Parts: sequence; C-alpha cells; structure tokens
Amino acid sequence: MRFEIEKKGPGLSRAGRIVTPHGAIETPAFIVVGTKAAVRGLTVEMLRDAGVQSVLANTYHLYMQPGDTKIRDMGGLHKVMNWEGPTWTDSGGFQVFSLGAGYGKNVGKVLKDLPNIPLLKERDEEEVKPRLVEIDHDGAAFKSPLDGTVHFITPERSIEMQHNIGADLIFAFDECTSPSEPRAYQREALDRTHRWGKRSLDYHLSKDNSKRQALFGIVQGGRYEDLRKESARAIGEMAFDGFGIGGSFDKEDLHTAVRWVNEILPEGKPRHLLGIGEPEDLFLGVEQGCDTFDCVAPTRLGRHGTVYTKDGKMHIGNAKFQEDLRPIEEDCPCYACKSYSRAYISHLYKSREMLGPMLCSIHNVHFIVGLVKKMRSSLLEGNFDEYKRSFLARYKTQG
RNA sequence: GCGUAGGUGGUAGAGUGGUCAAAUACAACAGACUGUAAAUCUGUCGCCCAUUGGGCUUCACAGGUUCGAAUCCUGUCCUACGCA
Repeated sequence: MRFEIEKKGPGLSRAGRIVTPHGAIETPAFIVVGTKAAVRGLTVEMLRDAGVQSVLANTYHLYMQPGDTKIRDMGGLHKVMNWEGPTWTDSGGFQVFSLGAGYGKNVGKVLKDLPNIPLLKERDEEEVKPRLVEIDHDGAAFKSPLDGTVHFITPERSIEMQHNIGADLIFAFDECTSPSEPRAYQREALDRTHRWGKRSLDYHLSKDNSKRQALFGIVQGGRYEDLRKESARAIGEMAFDGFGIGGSFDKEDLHTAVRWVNEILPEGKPRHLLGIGEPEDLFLGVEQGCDTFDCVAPTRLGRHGTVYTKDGKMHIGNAKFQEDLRPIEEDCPCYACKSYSRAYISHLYKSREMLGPMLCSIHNVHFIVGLVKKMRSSLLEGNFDEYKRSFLARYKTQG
C-alpha cells in the first residue's frame, strides 16, 4: 500500500490517494460496509454505478460464517464477492463492544444524551448482565449467537483470519469500549488495545501477507483527552501502514477526539474514522484530517426506508409521499432517482417488496459516497469551507 | 320455509356476568438507526380534555334480567352451512 497527499485544505484536511494492489482509493472517501462479504441488497454493479470505490467486510462475522479459511479456499474476499476494487476488513474489535458491553442495551456508537446514560458499575459487580463477550488479557471470548459455541479471538488470531480473508487493508484487533464505561475501565481497556495493537503488528509483519496487505492500528481512549493523545502517540509510533480511530462517541466528543488524535498521528499515513457516516460528521472528520470513513448508515437507513436528501433525511414510507411523483431527489443521477418516483418507492417499501429497500440503499450510498467525493473535489479546488457551509446550511433546514 | 352455527374496534380474531375501551396479529400513522445480533426496533392506534389522570360513547339493532352485560333472556335484522 502507498499513500500520497495531493493537496491540503483547511484544518487538518487533505486530499490524497491510497494505492492498493486492487487499485487506488481517492481520498477523502467513504467506504461502504459489506459485513458478510456483501453490501446488503446491492450487487457490485450497483455499487460501481453508485460511485463506490471500496468495501469493508467484517472478520468476526466471516469467521463465524462461512469461516475465514473457507473464504481463503474459495479464492479470497475479492474473488468470492466479485469485487475487484480495494477491500478492507475490520478486525472484530467492534464486536467486542457491540456483542459485549453494548449487547442488549440501547447504547449505540454515537450517543445523543450521554449524561443520561448511567455509568456501568465496577465490572465484577455486573454479574447477570447478558453479554456474548468476555474480555481478558489475551483476547476476547465470543459466544456465537448462531449456535452458542464459544470462540476465543486473540490479536494473532484476528490477523491470521484477516490474512485468510485477504482484504487489501486490515485492522489491528482492538477493544471498542462503551462510552458508559468509567474512566478507570477506559484506562485499562486502552492499555489492552495498545498491547493488542503491538501483537497484531508483530504477527502481521512475521507473515508474507504483510507484503500485500496493509495493517492499520487503532486509536482508542474514549472521551478523555489525555487518553486519546496517549493512544495516538503509542499507536502512531508503531510501524502501522495507517491508522483507524475507533470508539463510541458523544456527538460533541467526536469533533475534539478526532482532532486531538490527528494532530499527533504521523501526517504521511492514512487515517480512517471507524463507523462514522452522517453528513455532519463526515465534514467534521475530513476537516479534522481523516481520509476514509465507513458506516452502515446508508444501507441500514435505506433498508429501513430513510433516504438522504440535500434538505435532510426523510422517511419514504410517510403518507405524504404516496402520491408524490417526483424522484427522491430532483437532480440526483442515481439509478433510483433516474428511474422511479417517491410514490412508487414508497409503495414498494410499504408492501415489503425487496426492491424498495434496494432502491433506497442505492440512493443513500450514492448520496453519501458522492458527498465525500464532493468534499474531495472542493479540497482540490480550494473551496472546502464554502462547500461545507452551503451544504450544511441547507441540510440542517429540515428536521 | 325449517334446522344449526354465528354477528366484537380498518381487517382477521380472542374474550362468554365484574380486574374490558376490550388479548393477539395485520393494516394505518409516526419515530429511531453512525467499524451491521438490524429487510430491524420503538411508540400511537374509539372519542374529548390531561403531566400522572379523568370524562364520555362502544362489542349487529331494539327491549329486558342484574348492584353490574360484549358476555344471560326475548324479539328483529343480517351471514354461513345443512335440509327442503
């Protein structure tokens, strides 16, 4: 992998290129999530039409089903999913959170009212709390929701699996903590993430795969400035090819946390903001120096009937669209907007025809991927601030 | 015409004397969703006010029994099936 910066913009922003064995990613770029080696509901042709450059799959899910070695034996990630462009895999670190501390709770990745979420009590006191993950010094034990079997994943195992899956860009095994964890726990988890980062890297560099797959280290640290900076220094010093910024954020923390980290990380390596993808957050991430993003929002929201427009999000199932013959967006060149009306897509959605969620996903992917692409153009043209201002002024006008 | 079973909220369908404005499902209406446990989840869903809560009118229609009826009785109308 090679990374080059083409032009710098306001704040820490920059436009560049990540060159992989499967082609280049022009950054800033939005990476579409295809957890189980498939972007839900969309074929690779649809992805290409929507302007997608790269896809991110998930190690934990592919390990559970069909198995990382199966993917390897079937010819690798690119081959099985018929995607010839650059690919990524997440390490499974997010599942330490989503299936662990986040399991069965209403705690997502980005929180709206953090003060109202009670901090977890001391770990050993939360006896009966259902979770599918137990974490220890060496790794995390996952209980499969598929059949209840327990699987222990260490940093070495995660990298080995990612080598088997074969994405161009892979991530170190980390622990994504819940923002509701007290500081003492964040501290402890951060040390663990750093140790795991080092072990991921050592294992990776000891294998031939490191010649064709690039490993990104992950910065954590919750909402604490000192922990975030410490993490950026610790991970930044290691010989990773690039960096991921992880964690679960308060809407406000996102802004500061990303800046703290990117001011420290080596400028010449790419930075990926993990799991972030709402328009406001993308502007913020780009401005604070992130090069790539991934998020399930475009596809999940699309499947659930919410579509992005320049004026804000809207729910296609709402009664007011049932006779609306306009496309989702008047001037949108995506397949859904070129071909179908709101009324028709609304009907598809409500009658549970799978084409409905597909069309909404196509539009959303096109919208978000295109948004970040425009950010890139505006950086190259030197008018990022102006673009940001005009977009957000309009996007915010609707609730 | 006779017999039998039945008529419950937008629909299907529980309930067969009080805890019933009435289970449940679907539909409808709205909301949520940020490294995918998610083609998922949540809320509202007779009417009128209200913050908890309160008031009013409902279970084909009319009348009756009862302290109290969607539930029991009588009649009427309707539906399905069977026999003529």
